[in-house]
Amino acid sequence: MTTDAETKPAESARRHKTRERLMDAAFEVFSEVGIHAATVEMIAERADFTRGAFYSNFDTKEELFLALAERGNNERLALLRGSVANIDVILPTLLHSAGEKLTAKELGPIVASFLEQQGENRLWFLFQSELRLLAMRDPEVGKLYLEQKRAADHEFGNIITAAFDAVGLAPALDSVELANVLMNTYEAALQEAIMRGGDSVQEAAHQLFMQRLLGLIGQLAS
Amino acid sequence: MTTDAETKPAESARRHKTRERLMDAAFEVFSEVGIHAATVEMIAERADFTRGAFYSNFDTKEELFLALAERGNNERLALLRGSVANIDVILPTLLHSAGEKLTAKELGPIVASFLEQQGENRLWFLFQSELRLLAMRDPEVGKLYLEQKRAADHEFGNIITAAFDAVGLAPALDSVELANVLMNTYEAALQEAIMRGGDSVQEAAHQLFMQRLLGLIGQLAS
DNA sequence: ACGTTTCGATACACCGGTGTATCCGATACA
DNA sequence: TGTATCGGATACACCGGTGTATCGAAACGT
Repeated sequence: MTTDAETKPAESARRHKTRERLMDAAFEVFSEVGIHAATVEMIAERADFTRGAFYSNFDTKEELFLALAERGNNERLALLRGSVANIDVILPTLLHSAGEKLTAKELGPIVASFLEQQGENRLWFLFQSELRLLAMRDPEVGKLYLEQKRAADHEFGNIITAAFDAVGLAPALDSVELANVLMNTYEAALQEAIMRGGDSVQEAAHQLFMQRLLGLIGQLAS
Repeated sequence: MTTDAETKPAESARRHKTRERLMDAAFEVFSEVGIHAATVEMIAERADFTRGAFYSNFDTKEELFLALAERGNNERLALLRGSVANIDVILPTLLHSAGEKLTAKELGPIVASFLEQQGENRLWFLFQSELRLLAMRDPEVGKLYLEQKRAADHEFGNIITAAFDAVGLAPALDSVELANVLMNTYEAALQEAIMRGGDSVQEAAHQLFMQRLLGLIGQLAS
């Protein structure tokens, strides 16, 4: 206790590595079979460790799951924030077919590109679904989830606003609400694509998403 | 084997009753804690039986879950079909503020009323979420789920079409896609309401749904 | 090179849930 | 009323996963 700052033992590099490996493995296992079906053994084994390593690093499966949820969302959020930061250079590329009015034709790819950028979507979405379920049952987790969601919605709203701006349109009332609807629609498409199976789930989801977006706007704008 | 029709032993009334009780109990338990966390004991106990009764009526937990999914979806679909059948008498009530153009103000309550009509939404939605997760992992279940969804989407599309018709608007291209987006939006609202907790989840979800719908249409129509 | 510490492996005791084999009471039918 | 059958209760053997206590080896400082 020479200094106050070293209350944390500043985990060794070695320990940190195995923690990471365990978390990566856990992410896969959780995504594939769910929290409950996942066993400590499965996780340890996939990381090429034994259960001993697990219990040396985490107290419970649930703790690991939550740590994982937080890590994942931080990564995701960082990605989104990065996009917002240099939105000026990203958007023009996506708006090459710059019409005077922002229609689904433009809006779709923009939204999709930001929603699709986060790595392997299938596993992440499965994990996310698992988390959501937990969040609906456990108020503690629910609170956490909603906070994270709030942050993500905000960033996504910024992107939407920027997109409208770029074509000289008033962003109008609430871009966050719009962002929400778009994300829901995309996620539903992703879900359906996953169920249909086959490879390139990503692409299938993209198709479905665009289709619904067009249908939606076609209906309401007529 | 006197007749072909009696391959089914035509389960006794008594047996049927306990099966129903077990299914009702299972629905609650599954919804509350999930498929995996649910134990046969919990289910039997809630139905005021012992595990013996369960194993006498079902082979596995999973079998029961799927039976439950099918029963639920049939009920839900029947409800929806009923609505479609006498849509002419239902719609006018909801369209009392009959404008010349169908806007969110009219569309929202209509959609909401049909989505909300299916009993206790919280439990059903939790159950549904559980089923979805299963459907994304098990191709067999996935196929089943998509078929059920397809049917529901179709009926819901009919309702949307009727609503547009009622105010003398061309239903335009694809009402099923629109139905899809609306359902997704509503379900996301319901999900959020559940996480926020508090009673009258129904009402909270309704609020959120209308809010997003208005935001959405406001954005795109401007 | 040597002692120390840290980290993961191994072994074991424990528990909860499953599924089955058997039993007993109620109901139906003559 | 007596008998056969059906349906659910009870008891038990079994297994998979958990968590802990102990051990051994590799990394680190000196």
